[in-house]
Amino acid sequence: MRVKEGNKEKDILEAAIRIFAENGFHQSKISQITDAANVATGSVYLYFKNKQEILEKIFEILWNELLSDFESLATNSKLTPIEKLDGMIDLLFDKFIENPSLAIVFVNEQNYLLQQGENKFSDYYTSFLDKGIDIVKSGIEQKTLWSEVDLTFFKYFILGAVRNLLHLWAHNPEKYSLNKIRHNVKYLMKHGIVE
Amino acid sequence: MRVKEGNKEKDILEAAIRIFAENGFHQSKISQITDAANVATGSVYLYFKNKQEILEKIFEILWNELLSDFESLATNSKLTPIEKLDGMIDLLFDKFIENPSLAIVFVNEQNYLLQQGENKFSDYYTSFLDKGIDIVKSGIEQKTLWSEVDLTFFKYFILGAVRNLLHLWAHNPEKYSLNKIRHNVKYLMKHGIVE
DNA sequence: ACTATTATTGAATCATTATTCATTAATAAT
DNA sequence: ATTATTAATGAATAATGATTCAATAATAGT
Repeated sequence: MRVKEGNKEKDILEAAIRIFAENGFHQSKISQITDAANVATGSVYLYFKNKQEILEKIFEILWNELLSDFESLATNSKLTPIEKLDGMIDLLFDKFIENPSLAIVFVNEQNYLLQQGENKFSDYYTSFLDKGIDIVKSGIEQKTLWSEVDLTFFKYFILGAVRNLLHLWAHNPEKYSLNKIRHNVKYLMKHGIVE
Repeated sequence: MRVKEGNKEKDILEAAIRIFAENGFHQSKISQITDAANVATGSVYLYFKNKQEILEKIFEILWNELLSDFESLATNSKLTPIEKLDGMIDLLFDKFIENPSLAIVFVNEQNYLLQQGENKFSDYYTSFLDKGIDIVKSGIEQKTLWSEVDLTFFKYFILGAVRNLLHLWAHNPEKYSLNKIRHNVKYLMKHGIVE
């Protein structure tokens, strides 16, 4: 019997990330992806039910990696809450540093996927945010962290900020140093603009 | 000769904001908009060149209003830089408080429009961000504001944070109080989570 | 060598929707 | 009343692009 030529599923996923990042999911044509991946049009449908499923697979892989990384960070008892929060920022940035296109897709299509009712994705999202909140709560309990702010708003605040800076960087990774951005995010998260 | 029945252009724009907010621009059908606006399909094309132009018009009106409001705030010499920064947050939130759908469209489609090369929109965006930065700079000069952070990163940080919280609120305006959100944003912008 | 089995192809099909335009409606002007 | 002019309609068209599937290719097993 015939054997698989290579890893076409992987080729398609990697091509799709680049094409989605460049054009946005809805403007991207299957033909662009298959051209970039060097496969025939039909091959996409051997590995994916449809175009949407390509996007979903990209997010599923990404979220699983992120959540497993966060899990080990959150349960590491050697770290203070502040170190854990900084560590969350680091993990997020590290995940994208080798792949700016993936950052763009993540930032741009996240809301669309959440809207699609596929509640797998809201579960990922919620679980991710809650891990962060648990860290802050434990910091508040042991008085290494405290704040006037509502934690629900804090989590959306910081996530939005990070997403926007990821987006800035990903469109111009040469121009901005992700390490500088990361440093600034950590500072602003802790001290704001006044002090 | 025949006279216009009402303001169909306005009807279409208002319907489009709702439909775009609900489904996203690319998933929205012209027929959904015309149904919601109570006009015939063809009428859209009397007032707009195509679907994209509806979206552009929505943003053009919004940006013009925002920028003119910001202009008068920024040039008001009675206010301290910190009051001006708070005022920018207020203006942004006030613009959307009567129209959550508009907030959703603003947050979700902004990146798409910027990507479209229509550089009218990057001009609006840049001008808006620069006004904020000028305020911070003047605060730093007169020592009422200071900071360790790079202002370029600060502006994207805070804008991203605000956008994400607007989005949260707009999807559930009953559940979250925009005034509380506003208060928290101002606090976090100034003091962060540690103090 | 031949056969069976699975992989891959890409032109043809199908579905969806944005856009057009011939038709009809309404009013102002005469 | 009649005509001229502009507004509005919505069925028909056209374009796009996702998806299918009959044909072909490649290899393993015999």
